Amino acid sequence: MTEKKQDQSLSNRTMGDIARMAGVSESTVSRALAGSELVAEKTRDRIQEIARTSGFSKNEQARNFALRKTYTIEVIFPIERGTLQQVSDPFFVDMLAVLTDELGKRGYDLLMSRSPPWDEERPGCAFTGARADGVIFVGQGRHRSEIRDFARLHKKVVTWGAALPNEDTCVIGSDNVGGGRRATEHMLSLGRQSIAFLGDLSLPEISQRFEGFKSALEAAGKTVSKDLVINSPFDIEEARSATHILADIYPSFDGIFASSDMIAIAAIANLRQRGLRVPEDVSVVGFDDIPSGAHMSPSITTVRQKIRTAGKILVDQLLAAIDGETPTSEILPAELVIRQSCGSGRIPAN
Amino acid sequence: MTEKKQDQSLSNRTMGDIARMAGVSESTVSRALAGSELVAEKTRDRIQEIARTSGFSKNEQARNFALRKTYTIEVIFPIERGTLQQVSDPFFVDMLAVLTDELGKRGYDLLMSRSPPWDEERPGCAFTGARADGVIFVGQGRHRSEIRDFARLHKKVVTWGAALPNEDTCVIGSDNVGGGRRATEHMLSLGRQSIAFLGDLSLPEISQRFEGFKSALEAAGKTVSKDLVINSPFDIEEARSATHILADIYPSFDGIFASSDMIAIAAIANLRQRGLRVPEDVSVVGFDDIPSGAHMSPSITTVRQKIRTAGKILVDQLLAAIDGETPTSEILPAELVIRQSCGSGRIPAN
DNA sequence: TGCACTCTTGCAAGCGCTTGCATTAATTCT
DNA sequence: AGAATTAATGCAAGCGCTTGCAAGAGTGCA
Repeated sequence: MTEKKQDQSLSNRTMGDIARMAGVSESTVSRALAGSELVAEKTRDRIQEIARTSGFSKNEQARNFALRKTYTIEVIFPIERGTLQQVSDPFFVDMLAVLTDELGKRGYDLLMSRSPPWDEERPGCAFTGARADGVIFVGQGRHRSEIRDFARLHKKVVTWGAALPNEDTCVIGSDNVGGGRRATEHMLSLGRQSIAFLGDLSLPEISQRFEGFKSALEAAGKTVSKDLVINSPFDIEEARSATHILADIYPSFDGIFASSDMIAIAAIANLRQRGLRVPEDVSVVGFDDIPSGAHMSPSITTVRQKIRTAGKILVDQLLAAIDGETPTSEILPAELVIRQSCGSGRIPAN
Repeated sequence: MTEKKQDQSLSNRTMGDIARMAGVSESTVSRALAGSELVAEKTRDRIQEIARTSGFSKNEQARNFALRKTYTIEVIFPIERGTLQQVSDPFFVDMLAVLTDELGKRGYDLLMSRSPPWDEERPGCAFTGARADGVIFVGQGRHRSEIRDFARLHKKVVTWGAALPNEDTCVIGSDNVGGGRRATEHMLSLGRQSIAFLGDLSLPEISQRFEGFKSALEAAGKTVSKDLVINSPFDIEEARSATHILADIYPSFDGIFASSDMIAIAAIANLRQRGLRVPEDVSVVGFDDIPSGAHMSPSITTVRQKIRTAGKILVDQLLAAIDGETPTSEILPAELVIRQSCGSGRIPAN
């Protein structure tokens, strides 16, 4: 009883069937359903009516195949091998949501694939397999060069991440350097003396934020202390243990620039656990502006990434590339959003 | 200069090309590349070698078309019309991530579409259009009956949500009733006298949680007070304004059962804003167990949904359905995770 | 009435791959 | 050595749709 059945029971009528019902040829049906002016209005209406009442739905797989299009875009999160679970950072999710919306508006679907094209162990990149018309990389991870090679080779690729000056490939990203600088400057302006940095410097976006961090310190006549640069992954659990060390070395610092809001949350949790107060004892500034950041206590001061704008641009540029144009990179402003975790306006006790 | 180019410049070789290079027929190439025993090992190796070195990649669109398969599953979040932004609740995201993983393991891709099949205004359900082999609904939203109709009609559909007794369609979900009951019982056991409920009762999952809430109260000889049942959407911003009313009526309650962690976060933010303490003045219990819940202050007591298990089962059942078997519904245990926001073990002051 | 048109419609090829069946080549058996 | 197998390959149809081109049917005009 376990043999596979081919019971595509219903509504797998083809255009041929409709043609037969309408007493016309298949091509006429095709044109009628496409609303072509070529077929007489009367016939067109009749055919459409028949199609509707008989519950016909066009086989888009076949259609797309004939047109050599797919109307789907592959979205890849170039995270490390393993589960996608790791991207549960709300930032990525929001980006995904925005992309789905923007692509949808333009008639495209979004295909999440599980592996980047250079992943040897797993088969099938939907894009090279012609199952997608283009690809969007969300973040560069540790694969900046692979992405660049891939993009150079295949065109029809845009990536969200850190744009470098001599980039010949389309990358859209926030002004990470500026954001990092402003975040740091803000804490300095509040009188914070020594500020720690939390983040994974092997990721280009993060290293840009560090860049800004560093330049702000230097502009203030300070230097970056090795001890205060802590490597921390995006994942909140791991971030929490990674930043554990921080609380140990208090009071060698009185401010933290966390390279993502999730990391900021982890850091705050850590400090709290050790009895330190945020922002009284330590200022914390995050990055991203995730939705819940405003509702925590303390609410998180952060650098906002204009993610909806970003999604729109990514999609626009990619579709332009698909149309044969050359997409252009862009850097989006990253604005400082001041809330409670930095202790704004309050002079720290010590 | 803006005419579209067809510059699929490279690597769009077809099997015919490879066949020519190898001096064999197209069918032999097809079989060789599929690793068929039908073709001599020697030829097979030679063909594979040629394919590899010439950078050939099989056109999966064509392949799938020929096979009448797509190896992609459509995932639909039946949220209200508008942007997908609304699903930025980490719970949905985590579900999405798990589904991507699980589908990936089994060789399927995940297609996010923006509109449910019954959305008139927007064309194209990938599934009915034969661009997907099956569909997973994540949550039922306000569309339980549409989903059921759709599933009955098309088979090859599974949904995450609230299973009702006489369900003839495959739905996998948490034990919402039990979870709601345990959450409430716990607060009662801590001595809380009057507990509010926050959530959108028009959603089946939530109404089940309310069911549990109610039964716990009744078992304790209490009744549900209308004033303490507040309608709140999932979105954190909206939830915050929706729950605003609560703080006003304190101290008519001393506990809150929030039907999702995001709502719990919003509620806590609200109470705090009015100078109320959690858990000292008010106990709060959430639902979902989102990753950041453990790292907030207070950390959130919640009902954990076994989302990874859920994803696995959803995929298993759907693929079974695709194989012609009959998928079976299942209810997953929902476990209470006690943290700080309920004030566990502490007797409330008043 | 006949010719040149314009409208509608149909024919058939083609998209790149898979696969049942026929064909040929190699092998084994009597 | 010839017949009967078996192994390796090729032929051609087909998946459901689109579309260039040809053909048929009206229409207007001389």
